Amino acid sequence: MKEISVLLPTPAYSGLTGPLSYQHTQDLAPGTLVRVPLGQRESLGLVWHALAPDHSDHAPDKPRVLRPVTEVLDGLPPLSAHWLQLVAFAAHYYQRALGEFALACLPPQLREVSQAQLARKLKKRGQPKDTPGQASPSPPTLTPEQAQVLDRLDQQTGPYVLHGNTGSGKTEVYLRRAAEVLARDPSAQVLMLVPEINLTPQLEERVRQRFAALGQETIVSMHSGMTPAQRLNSWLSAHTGQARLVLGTRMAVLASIPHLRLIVVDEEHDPSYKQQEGARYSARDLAVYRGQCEGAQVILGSATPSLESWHHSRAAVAGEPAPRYQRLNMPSRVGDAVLPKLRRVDMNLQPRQTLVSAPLLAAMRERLARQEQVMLLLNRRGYAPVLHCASCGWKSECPHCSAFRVFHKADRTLRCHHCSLTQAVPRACPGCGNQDIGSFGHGTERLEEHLAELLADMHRPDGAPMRIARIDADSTRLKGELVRQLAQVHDGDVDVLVGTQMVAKGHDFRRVTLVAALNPDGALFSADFRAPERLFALLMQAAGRAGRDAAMAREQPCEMWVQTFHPAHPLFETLKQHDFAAFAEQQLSEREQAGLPPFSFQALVRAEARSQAAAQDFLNAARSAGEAWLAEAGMSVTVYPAVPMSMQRVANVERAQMLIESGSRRALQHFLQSWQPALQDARSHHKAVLRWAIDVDPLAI
DNA sequence: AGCACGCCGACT
DNA sequence: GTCGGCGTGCTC
Repeated sequence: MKEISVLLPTPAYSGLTGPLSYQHTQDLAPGTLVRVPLGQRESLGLVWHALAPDHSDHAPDKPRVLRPVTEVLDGLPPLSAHWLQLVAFAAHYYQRALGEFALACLPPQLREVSQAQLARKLKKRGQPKDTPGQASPSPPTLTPEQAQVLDRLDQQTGPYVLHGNTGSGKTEVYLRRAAEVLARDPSAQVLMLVPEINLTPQLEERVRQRFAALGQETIVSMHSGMTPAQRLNSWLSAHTGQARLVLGTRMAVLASIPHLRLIVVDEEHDPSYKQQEGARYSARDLAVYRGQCEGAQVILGSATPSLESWHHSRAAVAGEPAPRYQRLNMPSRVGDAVLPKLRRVDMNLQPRQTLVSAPLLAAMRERLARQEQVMLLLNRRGYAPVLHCASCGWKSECPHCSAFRVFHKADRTLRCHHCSLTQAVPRACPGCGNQDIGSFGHGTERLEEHLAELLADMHRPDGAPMRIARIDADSTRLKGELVRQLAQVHDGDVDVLVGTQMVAKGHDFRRVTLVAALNPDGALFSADFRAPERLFALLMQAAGRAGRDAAMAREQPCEMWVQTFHPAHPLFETLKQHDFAAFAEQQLSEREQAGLPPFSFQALVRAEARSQAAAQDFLNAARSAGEAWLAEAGMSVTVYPAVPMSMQRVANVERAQMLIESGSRRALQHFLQSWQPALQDARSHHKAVLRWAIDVDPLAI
């Protein structure tokens, strides 16, 4: 009988942190999937070591009786050593129990499927059914920039930051590089990540076209929108090596891809790469780690790279270590397309409460008269963000959250965007009975309505009124709606597109020649130090939506409009020059002076409780324990006092958080690791706390 | 987490 | 007299 140590989905607070020991008739290779008894139930497990190390907490004089492994899923090749290393690193870095994290990376259906079912599934896929298909269409001619970049990619593994403006042909570079990697090694696999589930279909379409010759089963997608069965199938294809191209959202970075040779992270700056629940990992950062340990090339592509990536790819300075990433630039747009010109409207000179300023409206009408499309961005859903009674001062506060409920005119409801509480709009003020309740501010619904009035006198060539479409989380709630609405825009059935930031991401609108951000000022002076970075990326990306049609752009230069009370703000100055580098340098120097990331490293502990005091007490107790440990260890890590979160109350739960900061990533990691028991302990003494979680490298504070 | 055991209210 | 509420405790 051999002793086998097995990882199981046991969370940290269960007290079972490490792997558990079982016995089996023979050694099992690490990475083998097994089914083992755990208390009264049975669970899927993953063999960690063939020989478990001694458990020092158990006295050697009374030998423990190990329970036997129930079943070995030996139809499946074991997970590779590289994959185990990736998972171990991620669990450690993001402060999660190893077993919990590892098992969460496997497709959920694998837990239910029996050995026999699995064997059948694997046998079926052993024989590919369709003949390797049609010849792939010949790819477009490369621009000199693309050719040069591909040349560089061929010389070293990277990791690379590919800084390419929207329209510069980054995707073509990804496809070419993938083709080269796949051609060179008949078993090689490629992983391509996109930030959002909505972007996977268009990527998949493009990849399927280009790699048609490889056959249908060699391309798989992985994202949370797939059915459990589809997910299992994709995962098995990747794991067995049948899939040569794996496309997906952040979860795909943790898939088993044994012959991984290239990882592309498209729009690498996008915050969606950071998981916000459970294990809060950054798929971009894990991609870099994974590439390094598996010898796969990593390409981080963006028109507006994250300041972390940009910083790590700064040109080497004498006396400093070489940059961690290599930077590649593709400044020009493909064809003759030029970047849109930035126009600012000084809202100080406009009447108060103006939503669409006169100069912007005039420019829009001019475009529309030429049958061009216009896109307006307003980052607020609904009709008006708050209702208000002028006589008693009542406001539409949410009874369960520290937020106002938003007025949705379409269904005459007041909706809380945080807890989803939805109620009919009151006929009279709930405070004083006044019949006349007013609304404050503007949302996309109201903008849509307002535009219909502003453009009432204009007509399409066929005499019909101008068509205004709104795309936001409300209008696309139903499955397939987003695709349908985007198609309408593409087909020219829409003249003005109104939307939240979701329309700015990745979708090509070839006939859009004017894009406007109506009210972006909020991010200029935000408490969140990353707000300007996000705004710049959003505006740059939005501008990139315009003028993708080169012929059209030649005739009529495209424009990006910004309505602002701060037209001279440096952010807009650099945006006007399309000078991301200048913006990044300015932001980085501010961050360096303030000691903010990427010049320091942060983690956040968040707690939820019925009362704010309970949440803070727990955090502050953990803080005292942490500071005592730090004083002893002589380590320079700062633990700030607990504070309420900016959204202090959601669904009647009070939320507080505590920031941990250090100039050294190592020190921060070491501290968090050592602090875990104290946190568990503090939790057991503060029973009022509902939940707590650590977020390493948080994106929003 | 699951799933047990273990003691107190409204039902056939 | 039972069914069932979820409070503590354990799982190699």
